[in-house]
Amino acid sequence: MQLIVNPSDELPIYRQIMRQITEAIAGGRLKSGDRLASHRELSEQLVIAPLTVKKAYDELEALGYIDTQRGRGTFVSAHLPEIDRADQTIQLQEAARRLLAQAYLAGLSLADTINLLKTADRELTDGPAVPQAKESA
Amino acid sequence: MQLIVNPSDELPIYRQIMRQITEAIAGGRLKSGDRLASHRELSEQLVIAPLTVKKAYDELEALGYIDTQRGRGTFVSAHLPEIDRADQTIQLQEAARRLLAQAYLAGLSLADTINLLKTADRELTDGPAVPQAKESA
Amino acid sequence: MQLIVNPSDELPIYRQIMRQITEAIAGGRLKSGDRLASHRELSEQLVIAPLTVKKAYDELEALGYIDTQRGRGTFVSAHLPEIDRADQTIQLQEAARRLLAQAYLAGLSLADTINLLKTADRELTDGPAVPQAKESA
Amino acid sequence: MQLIVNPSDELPIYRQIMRQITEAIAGGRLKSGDRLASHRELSEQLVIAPLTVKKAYDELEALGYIDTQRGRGTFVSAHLPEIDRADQTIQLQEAARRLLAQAYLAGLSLADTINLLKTADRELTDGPAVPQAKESA
DNA sequence: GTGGTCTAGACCACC
DNA sequence: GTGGTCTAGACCACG
Repeated sequence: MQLIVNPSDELPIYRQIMRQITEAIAGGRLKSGDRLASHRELSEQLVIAPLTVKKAYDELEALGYIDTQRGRGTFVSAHLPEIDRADQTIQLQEAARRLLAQAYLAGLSLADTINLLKTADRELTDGPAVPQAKESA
Repeated sequence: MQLIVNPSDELPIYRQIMRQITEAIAGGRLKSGDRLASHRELSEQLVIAPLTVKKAYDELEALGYIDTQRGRGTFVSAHLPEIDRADQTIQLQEAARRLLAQAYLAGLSLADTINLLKTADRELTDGPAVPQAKESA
Repeated sequence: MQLIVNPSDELPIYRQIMRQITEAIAGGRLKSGDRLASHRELSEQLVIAPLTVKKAYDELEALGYIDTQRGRGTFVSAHLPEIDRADQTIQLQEAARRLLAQAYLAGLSLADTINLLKTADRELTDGPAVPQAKESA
Repeated sequence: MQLIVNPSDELPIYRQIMRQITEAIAGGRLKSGDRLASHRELSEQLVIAPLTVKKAYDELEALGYIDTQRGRGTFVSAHLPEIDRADQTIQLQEAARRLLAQAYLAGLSLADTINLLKTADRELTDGPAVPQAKESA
């Protein structure tokens, strides 16, 4: 599992890490029980402070995505969280609206945007083609 | 043009304003040449500091969405920015991937997510049904 | 003498007018005794408030470039001002430095920039080829 | 990197800061990757409000000259902006025309003005001899 | 420590 | 009235 981090990105580094891990879970590239790299390993790999990685893991654990077992390591949670549907749906609906607004400003149509989603579906399961880029404004 | 702002939202207030204005442009509710409320006026309406509105306007101007004329007011730009297509497409593709990842984590399918987009299309042109909510990570 | 004004320009409108008139004098297209358009005429031509034109004329008169004769009109001054050399030279030296800095940032060389000046020399006497554009930042 | 600011100058303080930094980049005294003083630090040095410095930095970032990294500092951009050549050339050509018009009004010749540029070239790489002066109209 | 945001209030220039 | 600038001080999030 290769992560990439961009310190100039508007999104905090620990959130970039969280996002990549949750996306990997969503895409099925990480499964319940899979072991994650330790803080130390990951922080060396990404050339960032170990505390930053720890914060990402802590938050992911609080959200129920991963479990830390002292002395053994960190693993993708056996029972992934079932998020409150009502709340989640509102958030997703808004995220969809934002995506579409961006697309319209760029001159794309609804159909174009749907195609983006279909491409995204392939990317998610294979891992991103293009590593990581700037958070859109 | 009715804006709504939520100070406890994770997204900064000036960004909430920016987003609502760009979405209004994307949805066709604001057109080139339309006059925006002055930053003082809007700040009273929203019960926030004038500088906060001004910051939103400044950034929108830097991005090319609006034009300000000293002593006269602020207007939707006559020539809306044509952003670099290549760069734009990458950003949109990533935004699509993030949306889909969120949706999958919530248990939705690709088809469900496409339906979200279709609903968003209606919202964009009419104005958002639900005012404003938290920025999802 | 055709003037052009851009309300979106950072430079105030009255200053845009002042600049174009002084440039015309510098280039020899306006000579001592030449008659300028009246406030009224010019404000109609440019579609701006008469007060704005008046302010430009007032300032030019205060600087000694033009003379207003009540009931007769406004004329290019018979004795154009001789500006304080010492002060003027410092200002020019700085203006030159700013021009060169801009040019360097754009990738031009000193020689390129000198060529710009030579072209400008021709433009000044003939009137600008390209009407008027944004004040550079 | 020593900056100097003049609050009574017609040019806003934040612009004076912007100009000095871009000129330092143009003259090669600041290079990609160099770290700038934090806006707090600089504001103490210059005895102005931190927000004023921040505004200068924000604008420079929007223009692509510098990058900020939360918690780490502000750096000269690794990829300095390559501005649209066509547009840039028009702006430079106008700036040259304005400089020359000023020079002519002061009684200088084309040759004199070219010499000003040559002097400016030396100043730019060494840092300005004369600190800062009034924006000429 | 860094940058990011927000406030309340001031003064100026322009139209 | 409009936008443009600046201040002094506050609180937060990040690394």
